[in-house]
Amino acid sequence: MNKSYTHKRLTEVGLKVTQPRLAILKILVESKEHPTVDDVYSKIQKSHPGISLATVYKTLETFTDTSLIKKVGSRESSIRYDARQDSHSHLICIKSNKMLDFHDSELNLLIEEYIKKKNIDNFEVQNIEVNLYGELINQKY
Amino acid sequence: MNKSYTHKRLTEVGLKVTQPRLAILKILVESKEHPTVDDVYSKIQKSHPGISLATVYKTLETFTDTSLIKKVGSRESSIRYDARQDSHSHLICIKSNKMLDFHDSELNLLIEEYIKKKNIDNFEVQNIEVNLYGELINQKY
DNA sequence: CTTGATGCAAAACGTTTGCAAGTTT
DNA sequence: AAACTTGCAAACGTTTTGCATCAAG
Repeated sequence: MNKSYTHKRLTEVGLKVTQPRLAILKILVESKEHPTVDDVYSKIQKSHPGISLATVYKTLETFTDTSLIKKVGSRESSIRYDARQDSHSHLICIKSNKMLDFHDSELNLLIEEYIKKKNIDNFEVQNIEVNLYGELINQKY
Repeated sequence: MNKSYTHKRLTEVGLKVTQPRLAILKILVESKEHPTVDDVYSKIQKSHPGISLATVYKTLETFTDTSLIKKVGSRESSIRYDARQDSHSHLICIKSNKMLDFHDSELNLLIEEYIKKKNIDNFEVQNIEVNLYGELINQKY
């Protein structure tokens, strides 16, 4: 039997495999931007019109609790999610509010090593997030 | 006449100097954490009970527009504000949700130079934000 | 006096919750 | 069959808005 990646991930973390969960996780895994709850809900409506907004909220919460996804920091009022497991930075366009991944292992290492060297008092760093705010050039909004 | 720092800052950016603005800006300038709207409102109530929540919202918006303060990225749903002008990082405690400044010019330089060297295509970096998520040690919650 | 800021209450928006019905294991 | 997930609608918390009143330049 041909199990999808999303199916595997759900069983791995001990969650029941349901249509809503498969669909929502698929969107997150495939997304290069960092969808808000509403982004996910809108996309879901096209392929799975039955799934409710409450389910999207609950599912994203469950996924975060089981570390399938992470919440990412944002200057807007709505939370954004990310299914990538490796640490990486973000390019955030202050004009369009788009948030793109910026994978650069050299930068990650640079910061990680620096932080390790510093050995900050009273704080145990678990996760580093670098956000580069600025403007996307040659974009149509 | 003895003009306060907050008074000066307001006139510098061309805003009328009012009691609510002076009080709100003072709180932001003196705060080491990164208050949410509600944090600011609660503090204001003690010294200036008349000021309304709507005024706090409007004032923080105005301050952001005039660059007196900045919004900072956060994984929670409420936005946080910061009056510091120099670039700096944040230590964010995932247990208590506290967000503390982490001033380290060496780290800022390190990242700034790296980014400059990289010359990212299609993106003009204006502002760098480093968030270190982890746990405050020896804290009572 | 003119312009802009404030307070109030209502509206809009985003998120959470309880529970009955439906699915997965 | 037991345990968990979903959808609905209501509740909740946060942010925005319009307008009449008030304060600053």
